[in-house]
Amino acid sequence: MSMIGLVDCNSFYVSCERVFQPRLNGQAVGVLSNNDGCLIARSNEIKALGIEMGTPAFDIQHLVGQGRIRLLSSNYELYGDMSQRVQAVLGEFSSGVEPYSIDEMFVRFDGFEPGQLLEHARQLHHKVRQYTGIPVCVGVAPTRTLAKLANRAAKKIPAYGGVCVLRAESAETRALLKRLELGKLWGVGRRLAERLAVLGFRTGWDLAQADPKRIRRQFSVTVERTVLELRGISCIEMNDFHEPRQRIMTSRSFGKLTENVDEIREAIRQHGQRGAEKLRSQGSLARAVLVFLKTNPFRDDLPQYSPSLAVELSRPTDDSREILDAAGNALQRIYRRGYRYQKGGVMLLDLIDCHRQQLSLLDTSQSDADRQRSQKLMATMDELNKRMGRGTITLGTPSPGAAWHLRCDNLTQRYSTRWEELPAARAR
DNA sequence: TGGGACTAT
DNA sequence: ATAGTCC
Repeated sequence: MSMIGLVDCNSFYVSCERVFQPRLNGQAVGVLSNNDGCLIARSNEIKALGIEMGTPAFDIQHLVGQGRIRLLSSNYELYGDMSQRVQAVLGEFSSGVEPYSIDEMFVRFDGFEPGQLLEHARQLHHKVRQYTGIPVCVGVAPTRTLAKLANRAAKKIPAYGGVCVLRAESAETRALLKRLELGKLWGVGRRLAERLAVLGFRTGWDLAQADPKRIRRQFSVTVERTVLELRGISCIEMNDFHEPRQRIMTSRSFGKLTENVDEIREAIRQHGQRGAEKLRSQGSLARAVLVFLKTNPFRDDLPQYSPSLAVELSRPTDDSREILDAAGNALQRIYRRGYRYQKGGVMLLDLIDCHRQQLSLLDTSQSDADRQRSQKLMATMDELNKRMGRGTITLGTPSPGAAWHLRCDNLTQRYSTRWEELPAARAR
């Protein structure tokens, strides 16, 4: 019987910071999202203060002033590297590791006796901590949905000691499902939980008893799959991590609300270039570009407008210039005066593999020489930006004091990926 | 008051 | 085109 483990790193971003700054142990520490916007990782001490996930930074700034909490900007280079280290350790305990997010990985366990598996999972739990310094919880079950449940139990119920192995149809699984509010179940959000509650489904157990066919009719195939998974029938597969993305989005809040079209155009151009870089690094071509804008939905005193428009490219391309042209075009068509915009971004859509050359055989709009010139130029830009830092070469000149720069006031060092930022050890 | 990929409607 | 899901 094949089993699936979910390994979830505890307070991941905070834990990464603590590996290199042990003095943060025992302190109330939080890590903020990009742009220092809201709280996305909390130490237990900060949870104990009753500060919720997603709290806007400005709501808790006063506690920083009082010295009661520490807030750090997010350091994705550090977290990404630590995540890979955790994955490397997992690889020694599993026949297959599937990263699900930066701090969660599914791992396959094949050919274990039930008794062995618990011991194996406990070893994995211990070794990840020992080798990487990152504390994790481990949940194991026959399906990913139940592994999520097991992981939650491992995290919340101290008696499990951070490791919980569940079998389908066991009394233990049933007890946990009965205690699980539907909104906390993987794949069921607040809205869906409300709709299910109307029909009398309140707990995970209720949903596990539902008729899958009926659920499919009244909701969707994804909810039907959840029902089957709750019963121990595995039917949710992970997207292979190595598969190229099917769409690429680059977006950011403008540092302040703005209606200045020049400022917005500059931000959109920036996103278009960044998106094109991502596109080339995964070896894809885009056939369409979508631009979106958004006003601040929390400002109900202001008029709201969230337009988006997709425009087709004349041919599949990864050339930043063609993508920027299309993006500029789309922006011009959706921009309306009289709104204060909060955020904007660019999505690259309908991606295809750049080696699928048969399209270009039919494409007479561009000669081979042109195409080669484009590729060479883009490759040179990418190489320089990679080596000398992002933004070394850009198309057009970004104004230095633009409103949409990234805010990150409390950024720590990239201890594990940059020679210049290695931590120093001193003898006492 | 985040950013990104995906799915559903 | 827009809204909702997850992290």
